[in-house]
Amino acid sequence: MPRRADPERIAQKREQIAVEAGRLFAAQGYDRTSVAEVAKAVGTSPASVFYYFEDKASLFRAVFERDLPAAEALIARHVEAPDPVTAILDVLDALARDAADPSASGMLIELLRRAGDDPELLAVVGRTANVLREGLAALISRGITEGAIDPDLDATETAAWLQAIVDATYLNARPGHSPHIELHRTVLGYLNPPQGRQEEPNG
Amino acid sequence: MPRRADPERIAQKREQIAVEAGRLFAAQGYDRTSVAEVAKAVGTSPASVFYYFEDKASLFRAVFERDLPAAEALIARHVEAPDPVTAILDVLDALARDAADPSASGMLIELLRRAGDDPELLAVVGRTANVLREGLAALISRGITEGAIDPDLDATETAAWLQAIVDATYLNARPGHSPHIELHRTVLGYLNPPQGRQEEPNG
DNA sequence: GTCTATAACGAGATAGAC
DNA sequence: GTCTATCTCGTTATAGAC
Repeated sequence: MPRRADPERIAQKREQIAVEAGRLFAAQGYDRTSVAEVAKAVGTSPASVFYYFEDKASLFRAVFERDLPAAEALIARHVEAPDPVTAILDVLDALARDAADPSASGMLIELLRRAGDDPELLAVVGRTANVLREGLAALISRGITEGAIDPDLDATETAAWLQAIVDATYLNARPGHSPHIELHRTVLGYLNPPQGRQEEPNG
Repeated sequence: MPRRADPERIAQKREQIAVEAGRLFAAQGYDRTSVAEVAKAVGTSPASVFYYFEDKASLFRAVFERDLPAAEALIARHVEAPDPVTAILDVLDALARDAADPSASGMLIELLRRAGDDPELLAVVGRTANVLREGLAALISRGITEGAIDPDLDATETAAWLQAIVDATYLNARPGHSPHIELHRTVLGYLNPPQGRQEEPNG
């Protein structure tokens, strides 16, 4: 016996549809997943899905709206850490954690693809990306101050580049292969002050 | 006055259609680009396009079939270079050259997306990627032998990772931003023997 | 070899009963 | 709130004239 207009129940159903849609979008892609399939997976009709979501695009966006609080929590957990370089590695590890999962890889690809067509989606993921970039940039700045990171690096540019490298680990995902070792070596090699890589500036 | 059954003319027309299709696929994506649009762009009819290509998927593949000879030539140009590390950087620079072009970035995404659905496409790009990976691995091996690259690295794994880094430059593409500086610093920091990054193995 | 015309199909979205 | 039924549109691909 469904209570009438129960807002909690509505939110629950929305969530359920979004989760099921996310699964299908990741596995098959956006265009190749019909709203009818999503409805079937959740045990309802297409019309019902359109009751909870304005259109198919907003259904896709819902999957990524869940990422923002997670990103904020991740940064909050590490921004005050004693060693900034270790904190950067921990954040990147967390971001790359799902890289081995092929469906996560598929979802990133769909995201990159749809972001060009849907400005609202771009705004949603842009907010999440900004939180991560600013958090990483703060850690990088602190690492520079403490002498652990090359002062010639621009904190924000470097943060963006590290994010791109994490994304690349998703695109290069192979089952049973964890990107952590390569990721750590890459990041440390990039951030380190240029000892050994170049000669002393003024002999 | 079209000559009848002129094979050169056929190849030319195929090429023309493939080029126009590549432009549209990169800008709009595979699913959102209809064969009718491609036909219009090339000044002909959908039926004519289907005369030159078996189906839409083979039209997409044609765009990437052109990459294999280019990859082979690129590797051949650098595999005998005197300094392997410089040669690696030159190859990666060439691969990242198009990263600033946003349509090239879009095409990479469409490729990743379609490769999961089209085994023949996967084979086509797999051949190109293998040529590049093996060429890079050969240069890495030589760099290890000559002491310029950390001997703890596996040549083939490292080559694959460098390819992923190149992909990252595409993901980080912004107008007016050249990826070369980040790319060089990343690659050199990764390949270098571990001087300065870690302590002596046995004090 | 290239066209016009259209077949065959499935998509997103809506109407209106209940 | 959720359903059945359907509308409308665009897609790939083909048939057949020329």
